[in-house]
Amino acid sequence: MESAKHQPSDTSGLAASARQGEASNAPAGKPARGTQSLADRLFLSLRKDIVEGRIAAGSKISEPELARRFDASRGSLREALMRLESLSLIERKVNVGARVVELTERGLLEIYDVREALEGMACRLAAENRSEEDLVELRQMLNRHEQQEELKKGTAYYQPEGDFDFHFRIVQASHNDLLIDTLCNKLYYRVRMYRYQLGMASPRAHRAFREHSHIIEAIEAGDGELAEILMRRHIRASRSNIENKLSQQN
Amino acid sequence: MESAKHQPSDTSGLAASARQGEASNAPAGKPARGTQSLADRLFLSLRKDIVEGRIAAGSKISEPELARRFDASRGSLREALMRLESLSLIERKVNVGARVVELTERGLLEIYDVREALEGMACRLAAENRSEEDLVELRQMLNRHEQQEELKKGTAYYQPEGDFDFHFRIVQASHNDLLIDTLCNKLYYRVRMYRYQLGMASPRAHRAFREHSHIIEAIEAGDGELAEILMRRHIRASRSNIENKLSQQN
DNA sequence: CCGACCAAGATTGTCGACACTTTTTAGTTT
DNA sequence: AAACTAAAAAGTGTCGACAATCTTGGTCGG
Repeated sequence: MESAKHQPSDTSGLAASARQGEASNAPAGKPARGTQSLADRLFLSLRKDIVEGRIAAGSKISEPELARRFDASRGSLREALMRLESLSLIERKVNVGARVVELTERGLLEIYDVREALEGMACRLAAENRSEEDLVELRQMLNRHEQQEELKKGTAYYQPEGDFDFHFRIVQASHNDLLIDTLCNKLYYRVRMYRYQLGMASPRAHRAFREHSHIIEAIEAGDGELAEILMRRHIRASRSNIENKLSQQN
Repeated sequence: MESAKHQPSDTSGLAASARQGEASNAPAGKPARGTQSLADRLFLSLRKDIVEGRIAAGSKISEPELARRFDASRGSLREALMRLESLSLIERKVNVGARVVELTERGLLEIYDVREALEGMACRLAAENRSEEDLVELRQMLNRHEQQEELKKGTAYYQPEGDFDFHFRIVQASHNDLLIDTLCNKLYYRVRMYRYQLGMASPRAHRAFREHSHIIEAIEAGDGELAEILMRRHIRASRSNIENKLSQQN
């Protein structure tokens, strides 16, 4: 609930290796550096690896192995694993161990239903509570996306990241910290995991852009009811799109 | 996401003390008993203490002290604390420590908005996906509550627990595991904390009961749209009620 | 008298070691 | 050869100790 302000594409200032700076030879006890614990860095690094598929979905996680790999103690690693569990990125069983979650069609569709509910509400609240600054940022973002669309007309369009920006900003504008935390700090990591690994570059190109545009207009007009309806429809359309795609594959 | 079936009033089979069975003298290493780790039991016990106010909201939590009190190592206690953090029942800062969250008016109202969104969706899904068993259980519950209402006519009615039953069952009937987990295993503990400590015995007596009744009828009829609307209205009414009550106090 | 600096105490983060469980492997029996 | 049993290997849960950090109370200077 704390980090309400938070940029879309990974605030964390850590790159590949979790152990920032000089990597090795830690005699024993060399804790927190820069107001960030070792467990924090392990968590961020592992989260990235899981979301982007470098640690395969469904694979087992060995504590001793990972601890060696990161040159950390099992204790710190364990703390990171527990945080991953609270994001539902891994599952742990007592005395058995941890596994990365599986990606299932059902799981994906369930996420869409939850997003429809929460982001619909976020959109309504954004229309009611948005600050002047929110309005400026939303409009700027839309212009930026429009330019990108002009440029890459016909191609994959709008990287998934563009879509992420959009949803992220609107949720921020709701000014409901619980909602922001639930979506941006919890659910979206799983959403990204599905996007990365099932590689869903939405072919809904400028249709999605037009929908985004209308939603922001409703927010600007302060029409919460309309904003919610449009957002829910937008997400449901995306869900239908995926649903068709999946049923074709099988 | 696992324990989808789960009874309202605390499934956990542990009573006051976290250390079940013989309490003391653990030489070193006497782990898991009954497929439940020590950290698990500490977590459940502390969660209860926080929700019911035996550990005051806003108070600081000392790891060494609690560890002594429960006769456990700091490591196991730490694991329990991290789980509490993921429920947003405590907040931790690096190198500073943990505090029980504060109960604020704003926080309570934020929860209502999220519940309106999620439970509205749960209700819609329940109407669409409910099994025969769900229908039987929902109807039985309603009858049980009606009897209780007849009995205690005029008094506080319907303990908050009755209301909890209701919302719990409907969420279960949605058959969306993510939704069930988010509400029943995460959000509801904070809701209970507010109820216990701000002592909100809803004076909305049989009005609430009638609303519950209509919602279940919509679910029985398979009318998802109506079910969602009624649930959202029900929660919003409850929110308004609290809002008035709070503004009167100040 | 108030604010800044400093030292002692308490608290948190991290680590390595040990106990108990689960899984794997080797051996024996039917 | 397949299946059951038993031992060993690997893995997880728990603990106590140590190092770094934060907090508290006191002291000094303005």
